[in-house]
Amino acid sequence: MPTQNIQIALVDDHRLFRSGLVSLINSFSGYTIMLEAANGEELSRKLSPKFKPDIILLDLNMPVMAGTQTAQWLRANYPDICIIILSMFEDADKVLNMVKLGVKGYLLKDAEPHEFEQALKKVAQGELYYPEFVTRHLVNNFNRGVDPIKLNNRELEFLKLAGTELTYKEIADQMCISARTVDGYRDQLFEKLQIKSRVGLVLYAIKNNLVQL
Amino acid sequence: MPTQNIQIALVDDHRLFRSGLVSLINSFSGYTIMLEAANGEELSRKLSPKFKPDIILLDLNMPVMAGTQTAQWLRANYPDICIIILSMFEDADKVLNMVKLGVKGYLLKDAEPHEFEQALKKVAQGELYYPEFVTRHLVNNFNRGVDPIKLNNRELEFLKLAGTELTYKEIADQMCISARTVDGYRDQLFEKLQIKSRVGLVLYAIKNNLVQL
DNA sequence: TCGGCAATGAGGGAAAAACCCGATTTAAGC
DNA sequence: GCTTAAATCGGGTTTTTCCCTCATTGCCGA
Repeated sequence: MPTQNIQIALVDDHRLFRSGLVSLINSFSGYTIMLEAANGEELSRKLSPKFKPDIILLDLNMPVMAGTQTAQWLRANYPDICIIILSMFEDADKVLNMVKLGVKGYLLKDAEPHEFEQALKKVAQGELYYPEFVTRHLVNNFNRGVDPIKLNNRELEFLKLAGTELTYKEIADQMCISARTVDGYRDQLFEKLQIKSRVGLVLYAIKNNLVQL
Repeated sequence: MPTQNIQIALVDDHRLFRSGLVSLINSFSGYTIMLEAANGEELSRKLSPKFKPDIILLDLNMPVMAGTQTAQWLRANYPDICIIILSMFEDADKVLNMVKLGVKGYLLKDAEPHEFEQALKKVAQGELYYPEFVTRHLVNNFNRGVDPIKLNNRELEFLKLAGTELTYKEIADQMCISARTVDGYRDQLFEKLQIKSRVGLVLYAIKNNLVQL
């Protein structure tokens, strides 16, 4: 990683937010925005081994190819790029999963610009930037082995439909399976996600951008 | 409204987004950011007849005092301030309500910076800036009298709780009323909001920032 | 080949949600 | 005083959701 003229890529689905951040970063010195993308899919198309940034600023809450998925893809394909997460919420699961994945920084979208600059600087120097809430979640979960929640395609498909006003019967028809099987998926997710009602499914689906508001 | 050095206030709950937008606006010429606020409540505290901007950029999706409410308050107390809405989604109801309220512009957060600059310019010149989707919603609803959905405090209180995993019985206890009354609120909202299930309530509550994800 | 595991499906029953029928009280407006 | 509207509460019914136990199929790896 060079010590000046750090190359940065910006991945967020809101153009206005991206433009604002570009302006903000340009007001700092030593950084160049080399690439913008609205989602992970677009990012993956634009990246190549010969054209890649030092740091990627990655939004977690995106529709098409979500941030978590994008981060995993990046670790697998471009392990030398430093990732800084920009997220709306401090979701414990997401924080822990991203830290485990090796992201270098984690910022909330209501961070102060100075904190943002600090994060860029630290990460550019090869250090980590974890705010208080990240270390707090790390401490809280130090003992209990937190295995990341993995959902298969069928469960995701069900979850998307559970985030609508369809009844389980209607969901079953939609998925071309029996209502009993749908019951099974539901109970399975109740267990996995530690929730106990349809509302919990809806909230989870929304938090993970499985339903478009 | 002066033709140069337009005074702008920025209301959005994400500091990083605000900072970015400040940088972006500073890169234009003729504008000054005189005030930032994280929500309508903070804005109302900071404004005074002697200290008020020409234009307010207002986010609709805020926790504390939501954008719609803030916009109404502004029309009532500072009718001469021009409002430009910055929203995540093109929700037909919100668009129509805001237009009816007399906002001067309506932008999505994935607008291009050039579009954003155009909007500022037009509104500063005393004109309107309505993108295509706004006029489309206007046309679509030209005939049918769209009366804005008004919810009272009790309904809002109920709606917040309906956005959690509580059962209606538990919501009743929380609100210190009988389960029947809660049934009544529910059915009333089903009618008002044109939905037919608990899931619909949850989705509506989230869209209107009544529940914190 | 066998055992396990994932995806699928079934029966029955208790709880919650959704949909009817209503009612009383209270406060505001004319 | 009368009307209206809003907030509150009640009984009963049907549908949906939730919680058990269990069976079948097929595939994959030891």
